[in-house]
Amino acid sequence: MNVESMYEEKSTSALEYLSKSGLRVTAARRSLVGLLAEADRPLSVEEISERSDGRFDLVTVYRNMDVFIELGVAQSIQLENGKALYELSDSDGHHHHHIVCRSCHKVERIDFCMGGELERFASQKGYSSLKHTIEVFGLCPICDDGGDAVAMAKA
Amino acid sequence: MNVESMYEEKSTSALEYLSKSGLRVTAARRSLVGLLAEADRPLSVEEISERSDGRFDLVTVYRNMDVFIELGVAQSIQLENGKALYELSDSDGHHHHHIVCRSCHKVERIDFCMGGELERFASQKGYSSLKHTIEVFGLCPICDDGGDAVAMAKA
DNA sequence: CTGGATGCAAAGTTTTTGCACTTGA
DNA sequence: TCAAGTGCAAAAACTTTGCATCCAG
Repeated sequence: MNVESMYEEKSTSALEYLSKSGLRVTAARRSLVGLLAEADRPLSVEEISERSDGRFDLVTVYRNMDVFIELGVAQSIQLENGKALYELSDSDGHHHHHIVCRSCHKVERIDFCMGGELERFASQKGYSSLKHTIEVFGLCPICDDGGDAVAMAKA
Repeated sequence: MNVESMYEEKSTSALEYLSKSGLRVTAARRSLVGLLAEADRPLSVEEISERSDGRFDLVTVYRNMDVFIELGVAQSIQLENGKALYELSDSDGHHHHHIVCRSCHKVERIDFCMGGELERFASQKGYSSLKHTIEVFGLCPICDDGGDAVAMAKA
C-alpha cells in the first residue's frame, strides 16, 4: 500500500464512523479529516487553520475537534503551556504516546502504551469511562545543542 | 507529626529553596506557597485566586506559578480542557500522578510512577531535560451514578 | 539602597456564543 | 424538506505586558 492510500483509508474510516454515528459528512469535515490524516504529526488549532486554506473557519475547527474527540475519532495532546495538538486516532484503536520537544515542539511517536496498569488501578478505585494521557517532554538532540545559545541570546 | 506541622514543613522547604535560588521570599509568595501546601489537592488559578482573599493579585499567581514550576517547587497537571491545576512538589522529590474525575474535577493521587521506562526510552532517542506527565481521566464513582441523569437533563 | 517583586490597568490571545444562512441526508 | 452544520461578528475568558510603586535582602 502506498502512502496516499494509507491517508485515504484513515480519512475514510474516520468519516464513515462520523456517518454511522448520525453526524453529517460535510465538506468542512472532509477537509479537516483529510488534513489531519495527511499530517505527519499532531497539529495545533492554528496549524490546522493555516493548512485549511480558507476551506473552513477557525470556529469550525474548534467545534469539530470537540466532536471528533468526543467520538474518539481524534485525540489531543496537551502541551506544557496548555495548548493542544490534535491527531486522528489510529483506526485499529492502537494506543500510543509522544515525546514532545519543549523547544521546537517536534513530536515523536512512542509506539507503546503502559496505560493499562494505570487504568486497572483507577478501575479498582471505582472510576469508569477511563482515558489517560502520557506525554514526555524534553529537549530534542538538535535543540539541546542550540539550547544554550538561545538562552544566551535571550539574556 | 500533626497535619499543620506537615503543611508548615512543606511550605518552609519550598520557601527555603526559593531563597537558596536567589529569589525573594515575599509576603505574596509566603501566602501562595502556604495556600498550596494546605490544599488537599491541586488547585486551578481561579481557585488559588479565590483562596488568596485579596492578599495578592491574579497576575502574581501567574507569574509565580511560572517561577515555581521553573524551579521545580511546584508542578502542573494539564486537564483535558487545556486548563491547569497546580500543586507543590513533594519535597522528597517523590514523583506521583493523578486520577481526575472529568465531571466533578476531583483529583486523586496515584502514588506510584511508571515514567522511568518512558524517560529511558526518550533518553535513548537523544532527548534531554526530560519531564513527563501521566494523568488518568474518568468518572468517579459518585459522578458515574449521576452521569446519566446529567446527560439526560442536558438533552 | 536598589533591583526584584507586586498591583493595577490595559492590551493581547484564545475560545465560545448568537444568529442568520447553507447544505447533507 | 429541515435540522445539523457553518461562517461571521461579537463577546467572553484567559494570559501577558508595561509601568509606577514597594519592599526584601
